[in-house]
Amino acid sequence: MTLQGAPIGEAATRSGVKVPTIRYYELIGLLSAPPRSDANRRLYDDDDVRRLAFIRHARELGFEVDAIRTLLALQDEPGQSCAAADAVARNRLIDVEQRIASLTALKAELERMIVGCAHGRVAECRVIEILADHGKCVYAQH
Amino acid sequence: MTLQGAPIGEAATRSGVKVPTIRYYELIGLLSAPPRSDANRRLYDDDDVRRLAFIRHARELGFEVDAIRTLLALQDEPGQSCAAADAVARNRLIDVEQRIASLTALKAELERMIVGCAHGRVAECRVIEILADHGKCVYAQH
DNA sequence: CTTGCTCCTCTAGCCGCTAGAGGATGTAAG
DNA sequence: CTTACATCCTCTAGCGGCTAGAGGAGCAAG
Repeated sequence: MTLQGAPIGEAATRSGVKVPTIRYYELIGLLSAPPRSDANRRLYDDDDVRRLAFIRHARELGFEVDAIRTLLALQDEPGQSCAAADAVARNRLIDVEQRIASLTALKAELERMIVGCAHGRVAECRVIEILADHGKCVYAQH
Repeated sequence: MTLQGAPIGEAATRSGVKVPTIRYYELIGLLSAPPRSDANRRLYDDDDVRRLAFIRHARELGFEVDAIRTLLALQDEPGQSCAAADAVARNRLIDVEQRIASLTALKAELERMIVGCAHGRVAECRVIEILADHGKCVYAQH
């Protein structure tokens, strides 16, 4: 019997993770090294592809590689309590909420800058002026 | 007459930019190299400190170093039209708005995951399940 | 047999810093 | 005057999460 599995390019298109990124994930130990063909090519099975898609989805949702490591380890032990997965997701939610809050303050500041700009000379430009003097900011979170 | 100016540490505390970061800004040409004392130490004048504070504020507002380069160049020509500064700020605003939109979608997705989690076993964990299958996402922006 | 694609490994680069080694200088107290 | 300690200098390497490119081997089709 011959070894079977998809080559890395197919694993890439099926999972949506780029080829060099797959190799990178193997390098950092996020994905275990797959078997190789006799010509030394990586061979991925369906489970590998699923894992890659899982990783990609988690990355899209902004989870860090370390968090994904935890989630993947959990996924491999279906009998365990999912409290840990829950905690990871909750931490991510808190992070996202904080980012939204600070970006919203930023947005207001930028709008104020732009609206205040009379499109004249740099000397009286509101954008430059506010950047030069934090005291002119309304939202001090930054 | 002796050369005058503040040493880098004082420039750092006054501008709020850390010492190694100031040197880094000089390295990448964001801040021009200041004169040196006879013992080869950098000497910063008030204008340098103002420039550093400007840079810091712009970074806090999320402007990239290249955008700041543009803004600094503009600031040096007060007679010019401020249309360019306006454009830089508008681009930044668009970017911030896009980030807020995608983070808001993410937040909804994470909340849905967490609420759906019955705190049981990993096998029926909603968090893991959604991560494993993008099709279960409501918000497809990611 | 040749063309052109995929695959391999390895190294270096991206951004915006941050950390640390190893050494010279400055300042203040004993 | 010495000793201690802070501050400064340069240089190199590292962070996260990839991405790009060199240089070479293999594979499938015409």
